Amino acid sequence: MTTPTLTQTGEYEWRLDPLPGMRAEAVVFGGREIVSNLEAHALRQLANVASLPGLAGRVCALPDTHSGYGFPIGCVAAMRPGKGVVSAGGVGFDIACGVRTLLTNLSEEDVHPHLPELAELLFAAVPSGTGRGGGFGLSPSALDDVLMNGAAFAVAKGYGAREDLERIEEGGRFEGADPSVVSAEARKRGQDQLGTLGSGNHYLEVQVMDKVFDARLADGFGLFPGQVVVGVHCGSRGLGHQVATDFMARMRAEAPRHGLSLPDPDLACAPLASETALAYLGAMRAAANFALANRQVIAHLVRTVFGGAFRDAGPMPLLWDVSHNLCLPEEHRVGGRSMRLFVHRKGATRALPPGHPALPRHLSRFGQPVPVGGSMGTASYILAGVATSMERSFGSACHGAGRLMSRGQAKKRFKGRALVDSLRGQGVVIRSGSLSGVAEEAPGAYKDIEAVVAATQGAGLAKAVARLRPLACVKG
DNA sequence: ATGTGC
Repeated sequence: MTTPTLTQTGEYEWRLDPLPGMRAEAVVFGGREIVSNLEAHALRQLANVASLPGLAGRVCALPDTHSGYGFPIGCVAAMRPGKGVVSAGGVGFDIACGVRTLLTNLSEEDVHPHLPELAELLFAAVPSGTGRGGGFGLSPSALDDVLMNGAAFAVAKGYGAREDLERIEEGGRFEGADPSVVSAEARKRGQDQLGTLGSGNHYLEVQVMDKVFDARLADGFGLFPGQVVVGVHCGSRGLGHQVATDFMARMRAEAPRHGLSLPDPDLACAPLASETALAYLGAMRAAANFALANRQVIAHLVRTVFGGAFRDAGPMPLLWDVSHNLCLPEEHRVGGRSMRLFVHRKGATRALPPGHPALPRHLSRFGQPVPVGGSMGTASYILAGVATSMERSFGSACHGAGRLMSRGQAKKRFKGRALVDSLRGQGVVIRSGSLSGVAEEAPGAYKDIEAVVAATQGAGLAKAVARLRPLACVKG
């Protein structure tokens, strides 16, 4: 197989040299260091995405890109409604996996003496681990309510405040969810998982704001130096996983009937005009609402822990909640014309610029906050959307550090116990239910977040606002 | 990512 090659077109922008079958241009954003370490497989997958029918503009790989299922992770692909397709693998297994950041009134000195106990309290309050339920059990009709109403369901049940909803994409509720196309199996898996963290790279992290890059934006977002904040990274658990599994199989089985010959069966997709695409989008939005409700319930549990542990934690408002695995209809300008496109973002975060109509009024002057989760033990970032990202990446930015090696490789290379001890030496408390899980998430298994953010900013996809340093990380 | 997989 030919090794894909890149041609540099800007300081942080590279064009994939055309490979047979490609129908659209593919671009990679990244500095020299990131680009020289990219997996050939991820680039091959990017070329495969660029071979799909009905693409608008170019296909993008963000600086945190790496191999995924079908589509690489850290990928943006926009489809025209007429000829385009939707791909379940283009959204990924963890539908609407995402990050939210909660702001406290506390400073590092307030929490520092209590970090081990705090980590223990958070670990106890939020169920975590593979396959774990223990969230609140939902009756069939309550589950329908979750799937239709997302975070608004949780708020109506007393989990969090109404103000939270305007700090979540789409007001905390994705329109067009269709619970009737979510399989009984998916419902069964999700029934007991609302308010649970999961495993893998999902986490609850107590962080301190240790560096400001843009004082006006930081202030506008309610951030101050030395402030303690909490990051929550999780998704739609077994429910979303089952929706993805169900539709990947269905799309793969139906592909020949739709005249789709795919370079990789994992690219399984359906024409946007088909019944399968309609059903997938309805089920995907239902799973996305489950993810939003999940993060909302977890945020409530976190607030309860902080409220009990610290007198001055404050109401802990939400900075912003983003999903980084979705396919959503959005208006974009392509070739000088405005059109409605279905934008796949897999391991990619929407990053709306100042003045964008989808932003709530209080953020319109600043642009959308873009929480970027680092790997365990390394910094996270808050970025802000900028105008240039609309034409360059369909208004998208990186979602995290991005893996450098597979989970299997990481497990061979690193030992969980040694990592926990060494991070403790650096002042970071890790509380995890699984030491092998910690090894899979070793900081050394991920790219350098500083380089990823520098490339994201350098490429004009978002602007750095603040850096967050981890204090305590709770994982499944 | 995931009731984890050759």
